[in-house]
Amino acid sequence: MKRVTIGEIAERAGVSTGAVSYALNGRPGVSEETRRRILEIADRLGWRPSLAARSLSGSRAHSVGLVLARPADTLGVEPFFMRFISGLERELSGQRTGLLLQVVADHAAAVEAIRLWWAERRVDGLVLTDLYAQDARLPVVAELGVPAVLAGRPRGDGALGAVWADDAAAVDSSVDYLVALGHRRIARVAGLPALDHTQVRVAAFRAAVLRHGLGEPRVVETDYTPEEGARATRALLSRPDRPTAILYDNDVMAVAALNVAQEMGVAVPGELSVLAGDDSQLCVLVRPALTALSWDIQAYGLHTARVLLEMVDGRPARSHQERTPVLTVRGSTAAAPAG
Amino acid sequence: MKRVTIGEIAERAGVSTGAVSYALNGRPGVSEETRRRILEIADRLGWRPSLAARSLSGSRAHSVGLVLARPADTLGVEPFFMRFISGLERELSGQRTGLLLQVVADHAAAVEAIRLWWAERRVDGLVLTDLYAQDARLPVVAELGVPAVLAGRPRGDGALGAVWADDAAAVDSSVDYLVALGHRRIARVAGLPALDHTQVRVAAFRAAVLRHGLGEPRVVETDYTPEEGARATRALLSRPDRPTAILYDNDVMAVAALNVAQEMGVAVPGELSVLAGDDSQLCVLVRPALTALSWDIQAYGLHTARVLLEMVDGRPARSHQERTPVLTVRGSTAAAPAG
DNA sequence: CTGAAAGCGCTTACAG
DNA sequence: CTGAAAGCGCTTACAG
Repeated sequence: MKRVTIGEIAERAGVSTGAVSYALNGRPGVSEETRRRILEIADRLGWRPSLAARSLSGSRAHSVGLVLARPADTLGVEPFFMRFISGLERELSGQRTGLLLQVVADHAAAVEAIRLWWAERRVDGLVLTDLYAQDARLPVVAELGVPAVLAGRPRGDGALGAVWADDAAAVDSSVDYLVALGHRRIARVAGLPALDHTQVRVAAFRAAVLRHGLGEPRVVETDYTPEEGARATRALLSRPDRPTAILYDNDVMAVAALNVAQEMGVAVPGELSVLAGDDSQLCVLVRPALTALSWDIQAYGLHTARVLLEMVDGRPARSHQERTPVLTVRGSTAAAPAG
Repeated sequence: MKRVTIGEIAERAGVSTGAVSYALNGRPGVSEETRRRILEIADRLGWRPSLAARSLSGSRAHSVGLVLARPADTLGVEPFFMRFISGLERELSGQRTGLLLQVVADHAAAVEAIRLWWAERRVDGLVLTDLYAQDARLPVVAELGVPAVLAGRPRGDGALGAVWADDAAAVDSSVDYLVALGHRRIARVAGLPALDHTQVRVAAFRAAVLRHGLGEPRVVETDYTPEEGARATRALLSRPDRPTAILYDNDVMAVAALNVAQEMGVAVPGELSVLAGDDSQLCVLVRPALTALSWDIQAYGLHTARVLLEMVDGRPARSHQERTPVLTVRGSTAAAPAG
């Protein structure tokens, strides 16, 4: 189980280890012929660089980190993350970069994990998800100077990369669609109010409702769990002027809403139209299937990794906008009930 | 942004770097007093070991790897993995060990990832999930000598750790429960036939059906997706002697079955009892809520990590058995219909 | 108990 | 184009 080292390759090739290093890394400093010879020997011996040695001298960890700050239970049932992660990895593994994952309960723990990773130089950069409007991780990332990319809207002075979609436009199109179907009492069950994108979407919702002259916008805030989604739905449906359509900030709450409506004897979509937040497999798993905002979460992850790797490489931070989510209409939405 | 090194600490403490290393690692070789002085200086300077340097000399990567060999879509909607991962990390982060994650499409790609990780010494060990009865990863792991723990039944010569639950007993108890409710036509919608635990459960199911004298056991195999779960359900319910109860190998298929039953006008649980495989949040998200086999997946992950870390530490591989999954009865099961 | 030194496996100026 | 050497930041025998 002895490792093959460049020393061994150098010996066999009759050159110095420096030459081997140059050859292996495709840098100038060796003739084409010796390069070819060295590569062949390395290949024959099954040589692989020692990550540790490489990191120590090259000062690069060849890994990036993703800290997920959520309780395990809400993570599990939320299909977003696995799709996002596999998008990240599509890009990372092509670049021989590892993905270090940590799941923690809150941002305080996330900050600690970030500090430790960076102090140990375990990662070259970070992916930040679930951004808060006031986010404790951002000042820390700035202080440390870690390359990082936001899975969310651009922020600050442009030192951080950002990959995002136009949530406001997506919400707009949802409201437009419902209004076109004749709905005038439209409510929104929002996600965690601390999240930046929750705020963006709520603001867009309010603006759209006012623009259409639908009266005072009704928004209920939740923590994204099915329990709160159900409670919010129950509250909305209990009022005499109950909404004829509700927009949910994720899929899990929309599914929960379906049950509440059924229990309360409110027909979907006959008396109530339901719109889900992301278009995960959950939406087609239930009846009626859920109309939802669709977007390519794998691509989202892939682009996020790409922007991060560029930064790690020393190129400037970019902001990349994904295609705006588009409504996929299914059975949970229909024309507003008469009257 | 200069790193604090043990050289700096040694200088300030007036000792050699060797002494600093001993002190920092809690090994003998320094007096209590100098140790305390060194620790204090390290703390004041905010010293953190360089992972790369440590790995290079200590020959340990301080990371373990998890390769998930599944298409991204089926991963996303399957709540198992995130819960398992957060269990792993509960243990790993306590031991300052990173979790490297890779998502690939099949076992061939998984084997490649494993070889590369090990050749680069990026990981100290591996967690293997979704074990096939014939698993291409096992001979490779044996060949390389990578410490690895199976999230599944023990195998081979005991060189690998294993953490598992008694699936057969769990299936037994499910069948017993249904028989006690008067069911005599019970079918099973199984997961991927190549998976070891699928085979175990199917065998247990057949045995239980025969033991109760319920005739020829009916089993339909699937790939775990909601689509195949729906198709299997449709096939089973289309027969004149349709089952009055069906056991599903995961939650997603059980949810899909609910829709099929509804579309076919088969009442759940009045005419059909539905049992789900794992007890994830999905089960309480639908109506009727799903009776399911409950077990603590986070604990499963935690124990898996623990066994692996022991092996990385040089201790012998262990096999650890989780508590047997227990049936959580909800609205989707009831007494068999009369007649 | 302590110090000086070699070594882990690479990368990278620096001379030839 | 090529070689010899220093250095990355630790750990660990090996002498004193």
